[in-house]
Amino acid sequence: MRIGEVAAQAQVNVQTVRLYERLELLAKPARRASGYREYTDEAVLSIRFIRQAKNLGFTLNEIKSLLDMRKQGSHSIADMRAVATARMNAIDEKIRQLQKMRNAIDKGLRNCKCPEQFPACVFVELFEKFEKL
Amino acid sequence: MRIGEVAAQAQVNVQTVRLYERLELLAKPARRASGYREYTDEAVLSIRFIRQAKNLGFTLNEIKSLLDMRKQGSHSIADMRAVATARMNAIDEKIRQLQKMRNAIDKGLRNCKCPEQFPACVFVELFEKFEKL
DNA sequence: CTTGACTCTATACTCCGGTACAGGGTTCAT
DNA sequence: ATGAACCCTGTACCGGAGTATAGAGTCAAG
Repeated sequence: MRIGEVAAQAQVNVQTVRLYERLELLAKPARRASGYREYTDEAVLSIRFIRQAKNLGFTLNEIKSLLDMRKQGSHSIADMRAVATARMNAIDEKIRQLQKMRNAIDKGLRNCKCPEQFPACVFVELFEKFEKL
Repeated sequence: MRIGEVAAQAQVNVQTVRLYERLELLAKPARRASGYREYTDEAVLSIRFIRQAKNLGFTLNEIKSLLDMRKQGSHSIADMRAVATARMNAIDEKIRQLQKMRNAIDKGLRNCKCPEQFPACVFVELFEKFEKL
């Protein structure tokens, strides 16, 4: 299979496939005499793996770690769980932070009495009263 | 006040002050004969405004919009509320998305039976079963 | 009057994850 | 054997929000 076919099956851009190869997320494929990359079906699975991990919020670096661990064999399963747990905790932290933000904006909007001075409106309340979330 | 003093008082980098000026978030200050920027206290307040809006999740572009609206006068208060509301909704959406991610990872970790095949461990479950969050 | 801290502009670089282009070579069906 | 569609490498660019560096000029204290 050539790169265009792989990209189509995995639903990504051709450049993205080459990027993942360069970042060592994707094994270097065989090459034809012409220099063309020649892939097997496994490449499509690998790319889907990467995309799905991305959808779960893993960064490409984390995904590389996971793939490297997998190469090490089954004894690194605990390490992989650790990466997943760390990512989950980071997501939780991000959620907490965003909830603080949304609540501060919400409160500012509801309490606004729009005094006509700098900075103005919602933002006087918001930025003076809730300076430290 | 020179730029270093302003930056120190607002707790940002000197470069950041110049960046904000270039992005038109911050009014161009007076200049000495030497070319040095000469600021008043208001600049410190402006920068704090920007930082606090940033802490609430506004992008610099949104902040620029807010500042521009403020220059228009009080009739644009409704517009400012609209920007704040839009930002709040975007934050809510982001929170929902992150909650899906964290739940999928959590489920994967808890259900994991670690079959020794590609991709491995948590991720077999995770990426095959929860392909579409 | 010199020295060290500060400032000026312009440019480049960082991270993150791609995406686009230029200027070539290849494949394949007609 | 020719033209469209594909592929190659290398490089540059996007957005977002800065940070760093180079090379020059300025300010103020000793």
